[in-house]
Parts: sequence; structure tokens; C-alpha cells
Amino acid sequence: MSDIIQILKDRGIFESVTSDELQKLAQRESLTVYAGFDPTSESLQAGNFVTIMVLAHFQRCGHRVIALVGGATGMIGDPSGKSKERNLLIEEQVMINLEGIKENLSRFLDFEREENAALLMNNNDWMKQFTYVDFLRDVGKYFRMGTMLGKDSVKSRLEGESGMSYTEFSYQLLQAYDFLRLYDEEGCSVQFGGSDQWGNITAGIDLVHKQRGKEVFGLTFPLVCDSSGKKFGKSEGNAIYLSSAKTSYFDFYQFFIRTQDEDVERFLKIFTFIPLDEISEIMKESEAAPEKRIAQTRLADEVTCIVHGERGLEIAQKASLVLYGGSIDDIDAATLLEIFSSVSSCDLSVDAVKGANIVDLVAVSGLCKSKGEARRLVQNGGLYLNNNRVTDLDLVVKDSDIIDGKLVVLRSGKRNYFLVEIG
RNA sequence: GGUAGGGUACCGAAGUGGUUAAACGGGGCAGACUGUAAAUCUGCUGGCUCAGCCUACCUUGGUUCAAAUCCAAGCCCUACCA
Repeated sequence: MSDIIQILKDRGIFESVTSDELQKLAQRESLTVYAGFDPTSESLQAGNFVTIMVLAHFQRCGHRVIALVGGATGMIGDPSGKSKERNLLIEEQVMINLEGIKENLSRFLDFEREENAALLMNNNDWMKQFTYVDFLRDVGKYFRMGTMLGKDSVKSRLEGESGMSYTEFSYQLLQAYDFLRLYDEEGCSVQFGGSDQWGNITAGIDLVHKQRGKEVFGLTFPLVCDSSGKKFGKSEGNAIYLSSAKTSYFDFYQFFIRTQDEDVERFLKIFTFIPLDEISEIMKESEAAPEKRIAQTRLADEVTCIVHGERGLEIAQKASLVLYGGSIDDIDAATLLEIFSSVSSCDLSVDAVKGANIVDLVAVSGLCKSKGEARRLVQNGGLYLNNNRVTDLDLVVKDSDIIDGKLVVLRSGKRNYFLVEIG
């Protein structure tokens, strides 16, 4: 079998293992491995990307992978890497989120195949059966206070301002129990996650060892940051989601297009399956003419295609062309609607648009929160009506500004488009 | 339960009776530059019927011509001690 650990190392998605034995073992036999996802939203985010890719690599190497959705733990909130207590999720929402997450994962993992099909599980299925007393007796008993308090995730929070609730403190027990459960039921012997998961993973390993006397393994990968040190997966403060309902094809594609030079090689290795020698060729070509951003384009193409398919990619590319090409004067409403299909928009009546003051329209449409904000935007020269800069606060929307009687394209700044549909 | 320190705009944080819509920093939004980069520079950052008005400094009352600032009660947070 291919050396999965070596692959991960070569691609820069390896940080540490609990035992070097794992590398040899993984070449000898097919293992069952798992990683957890928080069902905080109905769609996974770019921040989950690395975990997904590692799962996919494992499956491609012939291992059996389990994606564990934290239906129960998500209701508690993992304190790792967080400075503040998290909001709790309600069960119904978790169930809805679960469906979306499976859809996302199916782009990367094969849940159908005969051999080593991927599995999606929800830890709430076993957690909900526990009574508090049972849990304390069967699981809590095996945990030592010293160890628990020593975990980074706990220590840093106790030292910080906000403290930590008992609920969050208990989180590591729940995750540890997941591992034990998957070990018992599925023969799962490897758990991996981001480096901030180290404490939770080792807690599980300890629990399996204490209760079953068997050695299981943990593996972590580095948390991916961009070159400015920010956590990967946010664009202007908004998370990039994998589902097109939450992040449009265009925005998704653009997120990768805007990757910085220093990051792009690393990202190609982490977020695509392109062979390493091909990546170095791409990089050579790209560095010869950085302004063409060949590597960025390839990255965006690959990732968008995996997540959204050929069609999604095509729409994103088409939109990019139009939006960065310039004028939209010659394009009819139907084409525009397709290109902007996922840009935020609003529906207004003809009367509300025709003859309306531009400032009022911008505020009513929702592009700006208030008229004051709209006014400021115009004063700063940042508002565009059908791609023409608006300079006059008293500008009135004319009949001719409405494309095919159906559409007005507003834009704030360079790339922030907003559609007013007339209905 | 005891003691101490707090709650100010998106966040952090000044301000402790009077031009205070509230210094400063961060963030955010725009503009210039540019490779849809980074850095830098500039403007804006409560609402409105916008040279004016309205609503605001945890809540509720009170003192005062005047309160984010003083008083009282309440709610919440943090730390230390029990």
C-alpha cells in the first residue's frame, strides 16, 4: 500500500504522530481512521478543507475512513483554539447540518464503493443514550484531573480573562469516548485532526489504552494559515463555505484566485491532488510571469471543479471574466442574471426603482444598512450604477438605467456586486 | 458566602458634572497605487426629512440649569478568598 504518512509529509499536511509505528503499520494493512467535524453550519467551510483532504488521501491509499459529525459534542463546543465560550447548538439544527455536511463530503469521499467505502457517523447516536451518572461512572472514572487541567486548551482558557464553563471543560471526555466507541464498533485505530486537536486526540488514545489495553494512534496536521498569519478559510471576515447556497461559485473561485504568491505553492499541495512534480512545473511557469497568476488560476480551477463540478467552475470563470473585464453595457438581463446568479440581490417593484433617488435605492435594496451609509459611499466615490461611478448624491434612477426593464446592477467598491431585480 | 475590580460605539480602551455622537488603537467600508498581491497614503465609520434635528455610555429611579460622569437599588461579568 502507498505510504500515506509520507504522502502527507510531502504535501505539508503532517505535523506529528503519537507513534512512529503508524507509518509502517499503514503500509502493511488497511486501517480504519476517523476525523471529526463540528456541525456548526449546514455546510462545511474552507477551514475544514485540510481535514477533508486528509480523509480523501487516506481513502485513496486504501484505508477505510469515517467522518464523524459531532452532533453531541457540537452541542457542547470544543474549547480548543478558542478564546471564548461558544454558543450551543440545538439538536434539530444539528440534524439539518448533518445532511449538508454529507453532501459536501461526497465530493471528496466515496460513500458508495464496494471496498473501503467512507462512513458518516454522528456521535449523538451514542451520546444521547448516556445518563449523566453512567457517563461519570463509565468514562469519567478513567480521567485524571491533573491531566485534564494540563491540556493546553484548558490551561490557556483558565489563564485568560473569560474563564471556562464546566460544560466546555468536559468536552475532552466526550471526544475521547468517541474514539473508544469507534474502536469498539468499527475497529477504528487512528484519529487525526488539526494540531489544536492534539489534547483531545491523546485523551481518546489514553482512554482506549486504559479500557481495552490496546494501542491506537493519533495524527495531527498543521493548522493552515496564510502568509499574514491568518487562519485559512476566511474572506473579509466571512467564512468560505463549500455549499453554493452559502458561498457562490464566483466567490468560492475568487477566494482561491486571490491567494498570495507566498501561499500558492503550499495551497496547491494541500488542497489539490495534482502530483508534486506537476506542481513544481506550474510554479516554475508562474514565477516567470507572476502577474499572470498562473498558479492561482490553476488552484482555483482545481478546487472549484472538485467542489462544484465542471458547471460550477464554468459559471465562476464566466462571471470572473465579465466582472473584471469591465463594461456590462452590451450584456442582456438574462445573461447578467446567470452570471450574477449567486450575488446578493433583492426584489423591488418598478415604482420603487424608477425615479428613485440613488441613495434611497441603495439603502432600501439592502446594499447599505442606512441612508447615511449609502450617502457616505457615494461621497467616497465607491458606488457604481451599472458599472458607472455615481458622483451625484441627488442622482435619480432613470428608465434607461434599468437593463431590459428587469435589472439594475449596483456595486460598492471594486468587487462587491449587488443586484436589484424588478418584479 | 466574603472581599476587590469592572460593565462606554463592531472590538479593545480613554473620559469621573458643561461645545462629548464621545480621545486613541484595532477592525470594517471606500479612494489612490497595483498583478483581483503585499505594503503605503487618504477619507469615512449611530440614525434621519443631513449647515439642522433625534437617539445614545448595563437597567431603573433620583440629585442638578446641566450627568457617560454624582447618589440609590437592581442585573451581569472577572479575580482572589472561604
